[in-house]
Amino acid sequence: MREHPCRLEGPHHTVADQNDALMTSVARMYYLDGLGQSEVANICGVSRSTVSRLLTTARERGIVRISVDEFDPRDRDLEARLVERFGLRRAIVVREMGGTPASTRRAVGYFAAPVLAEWIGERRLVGLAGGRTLGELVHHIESRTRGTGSAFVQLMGTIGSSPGRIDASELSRTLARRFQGTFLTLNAPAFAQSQRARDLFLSHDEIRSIWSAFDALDLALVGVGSLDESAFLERGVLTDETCAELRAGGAVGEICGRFFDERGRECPSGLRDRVVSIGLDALRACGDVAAVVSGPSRTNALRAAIRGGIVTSVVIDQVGAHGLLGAG
Amino acid sequence: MREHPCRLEGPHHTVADQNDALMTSVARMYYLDGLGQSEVANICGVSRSTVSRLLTTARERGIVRISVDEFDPRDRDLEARLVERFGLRRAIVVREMGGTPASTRRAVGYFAAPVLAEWIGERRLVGLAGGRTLGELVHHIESRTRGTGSAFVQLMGTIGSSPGRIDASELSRTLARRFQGTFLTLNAPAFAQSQRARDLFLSHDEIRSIWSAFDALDLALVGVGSLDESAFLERGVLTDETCAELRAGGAVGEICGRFFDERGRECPSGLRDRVVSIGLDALRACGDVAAVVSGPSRTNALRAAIRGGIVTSVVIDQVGAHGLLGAG
DNA sequence: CTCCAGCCTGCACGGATGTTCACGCACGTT
DNA sequence: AACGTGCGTGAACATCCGTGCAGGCTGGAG
Repeated sequence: MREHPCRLEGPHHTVADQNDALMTSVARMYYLDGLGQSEVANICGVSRSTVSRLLTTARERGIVRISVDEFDPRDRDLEARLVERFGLRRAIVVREMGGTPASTRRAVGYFAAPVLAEWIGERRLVGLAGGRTLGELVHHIESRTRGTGSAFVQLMGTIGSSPGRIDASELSRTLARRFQGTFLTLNAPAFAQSQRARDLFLSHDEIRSIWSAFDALDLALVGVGSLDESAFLERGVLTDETCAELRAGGAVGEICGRFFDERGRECPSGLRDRVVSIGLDALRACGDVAAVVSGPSRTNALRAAIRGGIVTSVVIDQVGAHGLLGAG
Repeated sequence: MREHPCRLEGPHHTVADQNDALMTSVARMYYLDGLGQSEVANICGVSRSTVSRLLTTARERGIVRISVDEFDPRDRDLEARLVERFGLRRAIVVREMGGTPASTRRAVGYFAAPVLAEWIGERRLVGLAGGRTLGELVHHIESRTRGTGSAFVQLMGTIGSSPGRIDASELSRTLARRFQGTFLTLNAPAFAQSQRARDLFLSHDEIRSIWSAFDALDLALVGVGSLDESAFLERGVLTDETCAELRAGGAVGEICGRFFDERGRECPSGLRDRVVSIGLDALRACGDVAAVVSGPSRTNALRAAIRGGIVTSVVIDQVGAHGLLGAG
C-alpha cells in the first residue's frame, strides 16, 4: 500500500507492455468477480484511475462484451392498426412504461428520435412547430457528423418575449444544428397584438419568404393542443374568455396556434386573425405532416386533425394510441 | 420533473407489474445506449434508486449478460516444470502483472485462493503458519455456506504481545471461521524468553495436545523466510547478532521460526532452543506441506526447503518460479 | 550529450452509483 | 370492518467511479 518506492519495473512501460493480459484480468476481476476498482488496483499494483481507464479500453476493444435481451420499445401491432384505421402514412407507437406524463413524453422522444431522424433523412425542407413532446423528440436526436444540407423552418412565431426551450424557433434551431443544416427563422411573435399588426408582419419581406417556404415543405413536425390542457393557457396567451368562444365554435384542438373543429376546419376567434403561423391548408398541401403527441388527453384533438386531413403520420404513446382506436 | 402528483397509476404496483419489459428497456438504455441512471429514471418515470435496483436484478436474472475474454491467471507451463524439476506434489504459479511487492502478494493470494480452497477441501486437520503472502491467501478465501468439519491449527506461537493480522493464530482463526471449522490455538509466544521457559510451555497439557495434533496433519500451509528480508527482523525478534550467527551456521531460510541450511537441516542458534512451533521433521512427516511465497528474494530459501524435503508443494508468483528454475 | 515532444501515470475533484432507512399502500387476518 | 404484516418505493447518505490536470519518463532529433 505504501511500498510504491520499491517497484520492480520502471513505471512508464509497465502497463502498456502487457496490455492485453492486464486488461483482461482487470476486466474479469471487475465484471465477473465483482471486485471494486480499488481492490483491483491494489491487486494489480496500479492506481485506481488506471483501472478505470483499462476497463474503458477493454470495453472498446471488445474484451468485455455486454449484451441485453432484445426489446422493441415500439408497439408494432398498434402501429399497424393505426395506419390501417386512419389511412396514415406512418405511425410510431411507443410502449408505455407507466410513469408520469413528463416521463411518457421523454420516453416517446427518446425512442422515436432515431426513427424520426430517418424520416427527416435527406428531406430538403422540414418545418417544425413547438410543444413539449416534440421538444423531447428533438432533444434526443443525435448530432450528425456529416450534414445533409437540409433546411429547417419554424412553422409559427415565438410565444412571449423570451423564447422558451420548446418554442418552434428553438426546436428548429436545435435540429438544424444537429443535422448541420440551415435554420430558417420566422422572426415574429406567435400572436400579434392586432390583426393590423399581424398583417404588417406578414407583409415583411423576410416573413413573406418564409411563407413561400411553407409551400415547399417536404415534412412538417407538429404538436397537437387541446383546449383543456393547452400550453397557451399556461403561458397566458389564451384567456378563459377566448377559450369559451372557441368551444362555442366547436373547436376541439389546435395546431400551430390554429384551432379546428371535429372535421379539421379552422374555427374563427379573436386569435385566428392575430396568429402568425402556417395555415392549416398549407399543412394539408404539404402532404406529410407528422403529429408528435403524448398523453391521453389529446385523443379527440388528434383524431379530428387526422380525419380533417391535416395530419398524415403520428408519433404517440401506447395509451394515446389506444385512445385513438378506442372510441371513434 | 415536478409532476409527480399527477401519476396515472398507484405508486405501488406500477413497476413490479411490467417487470420484465421495464427491466429490459432500462438495461438497454443503461448498458447499450450509455445513458446515466438518472436519465433512464426520468424517461421511465421511476426514481433513480429503482433504476439501480432494476439493473441489479436484470443482471441477476440474466437479462444482462457480461462476458470477458478468457484469461488464465496461472502459468501452467511453469507449474509443470516446477513439478517435474523438483518432484513436487503440486504447484501454483500466478502470472506476474508487474506491480509492487505488495500487489504481487495480493495477486498471488487472490488467484491462488480458490485453488487452495480445493486443496483444503475435506481435509480433517490443516496447519497454518504466519506470513504476509499466506495472509493474503487466507484473506481471499471465500466463506463457505456449509462447513466441512475441518480443524485448523496454528503451527507456531504468536510474535509479540499483540497478534498482528498475519500471525499464525489470526490466520488459523480466520480460516476456521471461513470454513465453519474448528480452530486449535497454540497459546504461546513464538519465542520464549529462555529454553527453560520454552520447555515449560511445551509441558503444558493444552500445548502438548497441539503437539500431538502436529503428528496428524493432513496439510500444512507455511511461508518461507529469508535472512535478508525477514519479518522477524522487522518485528525485532531477530537481532543482527543472531542473524550473523545463523549465517555462519549456513542458514539460508526459515519456516515457522526454524532456520535451515541448504540441505534443509535445522541450524542451531539461540532462537532454536526458544522457539515454540512445529519442528521441521514433523513437517517432513506430514508429507503435504505447501509453501506460499511471493517475491524474488526467497528463491534460495525455498529451494533449500524443497530439496530438504520440508516442502512438497508451492504457491508462488511467476518471477519467483523463474528464480527457482533459473539457477539451481 | 542535451533538448524537446509526446505519452502515460497518479492525484484531486465533481458527479454518478449503491445502500440504508422510514414511509405508505395492499393484502391477509381477526 | 379494522388491524397487522409485508413489500416495494423514494429520499438521504456514503461510497465509488470518471475526468481534467500537472509531473516525469522515454525516445528521437539536433
